[in-house]
Amino acid sequence: MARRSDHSREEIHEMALSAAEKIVREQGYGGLSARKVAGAIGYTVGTLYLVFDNLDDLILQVNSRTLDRLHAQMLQEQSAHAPARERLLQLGHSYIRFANEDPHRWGMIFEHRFPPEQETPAWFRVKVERMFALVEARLEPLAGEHSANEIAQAARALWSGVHGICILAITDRLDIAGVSSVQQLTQFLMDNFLDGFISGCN
Amino acid sequence: MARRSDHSREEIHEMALSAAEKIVREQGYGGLSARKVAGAIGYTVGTLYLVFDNLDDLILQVNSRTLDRLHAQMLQEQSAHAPARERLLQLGHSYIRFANEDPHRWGMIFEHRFPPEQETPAWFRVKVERMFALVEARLEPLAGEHSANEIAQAARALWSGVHGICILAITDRLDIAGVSSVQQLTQFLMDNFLDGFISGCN
DNA sequence: TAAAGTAACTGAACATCGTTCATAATTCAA
DNA sequence: TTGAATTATGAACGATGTTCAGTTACTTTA
Repeated sequence: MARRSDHSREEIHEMALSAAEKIVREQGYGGLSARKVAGAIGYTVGTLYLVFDNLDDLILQVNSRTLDRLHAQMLQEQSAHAPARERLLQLGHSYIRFANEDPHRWGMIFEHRFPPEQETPAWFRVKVERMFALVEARLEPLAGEHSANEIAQAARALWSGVHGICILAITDRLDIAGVSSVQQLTQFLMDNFLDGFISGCN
Repeated sequence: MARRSDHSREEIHEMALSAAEKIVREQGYGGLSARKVAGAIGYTVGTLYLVFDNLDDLILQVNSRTLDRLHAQMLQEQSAHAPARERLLQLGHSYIRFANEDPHRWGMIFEHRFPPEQETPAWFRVKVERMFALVEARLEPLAGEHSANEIAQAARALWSGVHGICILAITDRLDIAGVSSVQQLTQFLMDNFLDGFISGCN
């Protein structure tokens, strides 16, 4: 048996999350199991339940970290002095690149369902909002006469679109292959949408 | 024991699919199990495996029928003599209404993953293509100078966008409630995209 | 009518899953 | 040194998908 001072609670917690991330990256959501995680960190199942409420809890925390990494990468890959429209496109490309580099971990954010009628945790909503905010911020300087409400709508519509392309492409529902095609399609969507939204040539 | 002439293979096949659809509608993808389906039609698990290769096979066939119903509904709800742009919007609204009326059955199309590295069945691709074709057909009269390839791209970009809104809304990732809000957001996306795509005010 | 043959169906068995909890092992305090 | 507190274990439970030897029901043959 591992000695009780080998690892603190916090260390086990961290080790389990890392191990889970590795398993998901390599084997996907379906390949994740409590016993696998426990085995990977040299403990048994029981120990996992001292540190997490249950598997859902563990998955939720993995997803939380994935959302954090995604947000960080989207921020980091922004070129600070580029025009807003270009930065908007960069956000889309970052998103797609992230999803493509680790499709299983990205996918688990959307594959995992919260237990029946236990509503989405507040912090999860916050992290999603945070992403929309990123889009809104780039949209604002382009929006001209549009109201704040319209900008919020535009961010959600546009970003759902990017997400839609991404998820259909990755789960092989679109008939396109390769990151560049996906990014091309995304650019196509964004270009036309922004042309319509900005100039309002109506 | 059920007598061997009680039901033909085909009847059992049909009964199982119907029972599975009911279970999925009421309890979602996660609530589906071989024993539940078998129990619901008055047979045991073993019998199910005389009629289906495995659960994946059964799920795939349920999804196939869902795609058929979706396609039929989208076709049926088109008003034949409306302008192309309006019919395009109708397609979007049909899609959202369908997803909203039976979210679990619609959702299973996208939740279910094909077993590792067994690629998407050809007939599945066909049924997805069939849907894009519907969009392309409405897009064509609006497309002006755009090439066939650009129309195909537009259909995929636009429809991925509609799907993205739909899936994020239904899985509670957008902060909007109710069908009408979702349809409003979809209209917003389509309007701006089409403004950009059609007039090409560039 | 009796026996043999065939098709239909069963359900116990296997490995794996999430989850629990009495028990054992280890450390700490007195 | 001893007793209390902490920490980890792993067997157990009820699910899951899947298989397949065995039983039952029906059909054909003699």
